[in-house]
Amino acid sequence: MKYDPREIEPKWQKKWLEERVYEPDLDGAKKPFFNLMMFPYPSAEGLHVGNMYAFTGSDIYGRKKRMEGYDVFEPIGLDGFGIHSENYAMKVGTHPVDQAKKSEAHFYDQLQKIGNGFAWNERVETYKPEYYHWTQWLFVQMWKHDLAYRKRQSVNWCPKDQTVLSDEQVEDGKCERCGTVVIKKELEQWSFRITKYADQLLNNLEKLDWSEKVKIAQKNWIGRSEGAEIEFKIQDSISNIRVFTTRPDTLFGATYLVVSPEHPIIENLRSKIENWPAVEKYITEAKSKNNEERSAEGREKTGVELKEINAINPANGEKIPVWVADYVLGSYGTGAIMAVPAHDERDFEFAKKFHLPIRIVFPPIDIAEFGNASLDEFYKGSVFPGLGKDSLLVNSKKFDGMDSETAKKEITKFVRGELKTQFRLRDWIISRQRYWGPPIPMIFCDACAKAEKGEHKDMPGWYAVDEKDLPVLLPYVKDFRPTGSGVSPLATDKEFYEVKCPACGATARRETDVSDTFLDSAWYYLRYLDTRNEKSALNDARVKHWLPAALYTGGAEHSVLHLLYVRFVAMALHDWGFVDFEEPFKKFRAHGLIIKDGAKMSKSKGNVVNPDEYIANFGADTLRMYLMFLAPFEQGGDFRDAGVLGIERFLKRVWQYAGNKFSAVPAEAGIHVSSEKEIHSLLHKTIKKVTEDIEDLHYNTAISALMILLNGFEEHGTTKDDFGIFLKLLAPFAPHVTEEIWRETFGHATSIHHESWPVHDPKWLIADTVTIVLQVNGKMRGTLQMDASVTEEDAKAAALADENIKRTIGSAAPKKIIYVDKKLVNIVI
RNA sequence: GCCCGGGUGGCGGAAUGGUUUACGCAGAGGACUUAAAAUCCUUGACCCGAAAGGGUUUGUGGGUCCGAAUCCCACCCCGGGCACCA
Repeated sequence: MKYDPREIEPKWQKKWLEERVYEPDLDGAKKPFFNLMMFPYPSAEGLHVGNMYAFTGSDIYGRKKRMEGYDVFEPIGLDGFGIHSENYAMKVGTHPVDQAKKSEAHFYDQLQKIGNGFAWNERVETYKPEYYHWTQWLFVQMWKHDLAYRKRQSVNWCPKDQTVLSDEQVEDGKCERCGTVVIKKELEQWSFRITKYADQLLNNLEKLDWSEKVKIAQKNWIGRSEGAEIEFKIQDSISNIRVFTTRPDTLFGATYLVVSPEHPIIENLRSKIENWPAVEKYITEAKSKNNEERSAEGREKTGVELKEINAINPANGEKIPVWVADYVLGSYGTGAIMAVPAHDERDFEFAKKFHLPIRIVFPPIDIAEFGNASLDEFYKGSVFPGLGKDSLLVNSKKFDGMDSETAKKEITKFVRGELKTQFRLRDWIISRQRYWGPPIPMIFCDACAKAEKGEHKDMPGWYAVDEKDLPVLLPYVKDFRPTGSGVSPLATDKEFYEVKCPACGATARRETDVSDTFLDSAWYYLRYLDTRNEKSALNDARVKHWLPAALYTGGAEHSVLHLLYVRFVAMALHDWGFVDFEEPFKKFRAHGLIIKDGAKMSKSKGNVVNPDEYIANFGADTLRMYLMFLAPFEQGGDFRDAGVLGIERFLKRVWQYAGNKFSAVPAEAGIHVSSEKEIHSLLHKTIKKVTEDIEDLHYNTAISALMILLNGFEEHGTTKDDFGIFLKLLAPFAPHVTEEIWRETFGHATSIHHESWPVHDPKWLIADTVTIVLQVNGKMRGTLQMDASVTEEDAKAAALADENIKRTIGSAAPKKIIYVDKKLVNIVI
């Protein structure tokens, strides 16, 4: 019989569903193992081979855990809300509501075919009211706990997608989705106070077993800096300017201040600024500049002095000028800095351009390199003095001679500054001016606003939709295209937005923006545990039982998007008492990227691989194994058609071997084994290797070990029992063909995927003989087979007696002989 | 610029202080076949050599060590992340 995956794969997929092979008992599971993978956006033409790569890698791990006796829960769903899906619907000219149905059917059909052990009964689709009901509930909780707020602010706006974006969705000044250059807009938006958790998000990282690069990316994104806030008085004014600095020890070197164009002090001092028109012109221009324009200028420093405004350096009472420049960001720290041009490269550049004084307070140790130049000449040069390592303070009065660390504390204390920690992380802007998302469940009443009434004193007029009135259904709006006017298409549907004020009964208005897709995916894993629950977002008992998830797998591109948001939401839920963990995923592993012809797959390059045709031609088992054999799972690899053949041959050989050797022979007869010791030793080595490699996600080497074992079987023969062990080891990789052989050829009644995982017997790993490597001066000159009980003396003697060694050494007397137990003899002459 | 990965045969990769190139792909030779495909067997870094064997080789240069792809220093190249964050 021929190996025909087209026949056996659908057969077992159907049977697994009927027999509920992959449905754990969510309430009674004894050893729960939540094997979670990032669910796909069903936005494009279909499942991508990159998705399949990710899912297969996760599934193999889950299948092994199942065989090790865990109750593995491996759910799947669709992250179907959001701009991805909406843009796709626009492109193909379908309404997102209708497109969602099509995409859903197509995706689930494809996902069915890849042969993962999904718990198909517990699916989640983020665009269904029974799901987004609870996304809205989550928003209401954020509001109730003062983590959601509405504020007018400068935001990132994508002119193509016509919506606001969060900071995390802007990459290199461009929209993360479409690559359009993002511009700044002043808009009133809903945000979540993720910054409240900045410390916790950072500190918890240490305890997490996550891919290191993801942890580093999050750490950089959160961007914690220790420093101090120091107040500078303005001469002849009651105003002052607070600056944030990480180097308060260089305060005596501060020769001017710089404020950002957004800084309120500029407006406050307007009447005193002698050159106001020039200043006004500068700040207007600076505010309108987008990132691209800024980088096009090559970051050449620009700025204008606030003439007639002087600040007083609190350390030495010096009068120093104040400038406005856009190299200081309004959104970070206090929006103002003290400039220490001798020791900060940006300040140095600026000072040189505008001829501002430069004063060294930490002399470079290697000042000798610059000859005997006076400090004056030294800093007139183009070489930035930098910060002399371990150098001691000068020009700092009573602090002269102090080291940096001590001076930070002492000088801060001296000027009554405040030690402070700053974060780069900013709040998560959650509202989107698009159609395809969960409506934000808030109502605004104008009458209440005027009367200063509402649920939150800082946001009069705003009320959350009562929880019993959720979900706020997304209406079917015919023209769902973004309006571009800063409001969502929902704002055109009067029936939707016109409501009665929950407090005073006056005519009020619903919020018409929808929430960011990343909110949908920030809690989906919780919903998997009770997808049909109509009473509550989560099932407490199951949450306790199954979470935090044992393993989460997904792409590293979500390092600072999804993976940060999902942690934040878990921390909030924890603080509100809904879950008992702060971190939702104990272990996270980022898989590599599948590329094609050395380039990322993309439609524009025309190098996207669709898994369907490969599954149709070779079968899912072959494609699964091929993808896993390419390279280590965490590395990714280049997809090349030719390589698929190697795996196809391997599986055919497995099929042939099983059929030829075992189908006709009675079970108890076994078959002839020509070299029992050798083949058993190989078998148990393989069990050990495959077990360890799967644990490390080194699927490529596990597969290679299985190939070596099959080669051994073909050469030496094996027994039916031992071949059964091989099948079990292969089962996570090729679930269909192993099931077919296990049940049809071998006649077992139950699934191989519920068999127990093989355990190696150490007695077979003890070798009778060892190979001793012979070296002369570290160069290999031969090998010797010796009994495993060989002693150092025997090995050395045998080495010296070796013909080749004798010839190499000649008449020279060995100076030294290195012996590594049962491994190597190195003769030094 | 800063922070992470990485650089090994014709190719994907294996080896993290002790036999470089496991496993697979492609190649070459052979068997089977009227023929082809499929399958199987042999071979397989490079140079010298008939062979035994010797020499060279893990991006480049240096170092540590009896011994380095592996550890250390400097540099080059590729991929990814951050980027005027004070």
